[in-house]
Amino acid sequence: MEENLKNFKKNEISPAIMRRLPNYLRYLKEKQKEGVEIISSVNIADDMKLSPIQVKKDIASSSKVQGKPRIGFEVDGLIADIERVLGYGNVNDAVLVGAGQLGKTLLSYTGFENYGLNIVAAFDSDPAKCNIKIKNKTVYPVERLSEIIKKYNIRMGIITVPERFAQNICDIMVEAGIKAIWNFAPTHLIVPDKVALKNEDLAASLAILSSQLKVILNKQEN
Amino acid sequence: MEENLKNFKKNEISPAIMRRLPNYLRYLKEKQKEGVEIISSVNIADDMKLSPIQVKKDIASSSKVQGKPRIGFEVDGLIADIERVLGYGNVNDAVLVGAGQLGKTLLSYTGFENYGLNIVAAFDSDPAKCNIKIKNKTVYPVERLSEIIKKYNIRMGIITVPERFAQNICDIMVEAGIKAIWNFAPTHLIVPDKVALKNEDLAASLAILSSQLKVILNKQEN
DNA sequence: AAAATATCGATATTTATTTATCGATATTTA
DNA sequence: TAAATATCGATAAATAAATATCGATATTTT
Repeated sequence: MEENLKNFKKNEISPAIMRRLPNYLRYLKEKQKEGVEIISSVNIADDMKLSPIQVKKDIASSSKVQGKPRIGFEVDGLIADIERVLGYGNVNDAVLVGAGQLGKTLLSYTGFENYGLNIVAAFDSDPAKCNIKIKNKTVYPVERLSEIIKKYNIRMGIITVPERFAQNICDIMVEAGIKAIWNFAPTHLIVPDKVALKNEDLAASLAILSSQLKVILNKQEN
Repeated sequence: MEENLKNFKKNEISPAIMRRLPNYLRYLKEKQKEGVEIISSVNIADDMKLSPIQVKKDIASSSKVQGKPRIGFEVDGLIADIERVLGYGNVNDAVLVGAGQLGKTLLSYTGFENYGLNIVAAFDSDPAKCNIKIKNKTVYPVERLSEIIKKYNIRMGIITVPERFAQNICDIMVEAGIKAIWNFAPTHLIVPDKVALKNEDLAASLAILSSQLKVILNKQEN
């Protein structure tokens, strides 16, 4: 009675693969738009600067599409499977706290819907920023944060406040029932074990890129 | 004649450790601000939700600070060493293309100076956005991009244009001599091998967080 | 239609990363 | 001041991830 699911065991996808899946998805959708219907691991690997073996393994563990030797994989099938693994189509309502420059940028960003993010309300401590609408979303005074999280049973919170306020906002969110926090404040937050935390650290990305640049420039000197 | 540098061999720090270093740095600076002068691996591990063994190993390979049994490591020394590894103090001049919402946010972001990013000029294709200053930085028409990169010998480029323009901007940058590209457009860019590319994919982060949230919520149902 | 070739899936190997162990040592406690 | 204890550095073991190998198969070439 065993299903024909190859390595597709128990939805257990490693973190390393999970990090690459969004890249595959973006790449495959571009190819789809170009009219490509079948693509091989070698092709993907060349374009994405990965090894073909890695691409094959990643596909095997995140999709049940069968590749054909000498031909490749069906693009539509890969896209559908990767989207499912990434939770495309799920909807997560979220609140955002901190309607400053960065907060407004996230509120305006249109790329999130596909990943199921639905920011239902924003909050700010500055009365001057409250009770206005940004991209159709109302900014409430931060005093109402807990109330609204509870009322709408919201599970995800986005923090875009200055770092000195971040822990306090985080605590309020956790107390009100938030289970996943996306933190853009450059600070270390303390959360209980059963709350997921993802720090978005632009400075860290920059540091990594800078060190790569240094390597490149050094090589060219030789 | 061997130097007392422990595992501190050849400046070769693994990518996995490199990714964690900015987190350590942020954490240690907070402790420093609180007046903490010595800290143990167990302490760091508890707060950062890592294992003490991993913390010890990370410190050993990125710092030459000697820990004392039963005591810990000198905070100031750790900070200094990690900053050096991350290239804190290096200065990288950069150009930014795309003075929209996200571009303006990055131009205004103050957290980058410490990591040596110095955005010297911004560019946009919309004449209405040009020749104004944002946070003291002039926005030039994109036609002048190549010229200014070459004139000031700039090596890093930041792309915050809509995805359909990203590859074109990327090509102009590469042709003009850019060696490291920080891409915020949600698209797959093709660059030569000797150019470093870092894609900043907010949707990908979100996808990972969403899948963690799903796991948490499922556990609570049981 | 047969031979050559490219890519597949599966498995094996290598490399990287994390976690565990253990003697040494600095502090704390008795 | 001696014994107990916590944390260190170093090394070893275990786990995870990336890469290599190989027979099978679908297409292309001859």
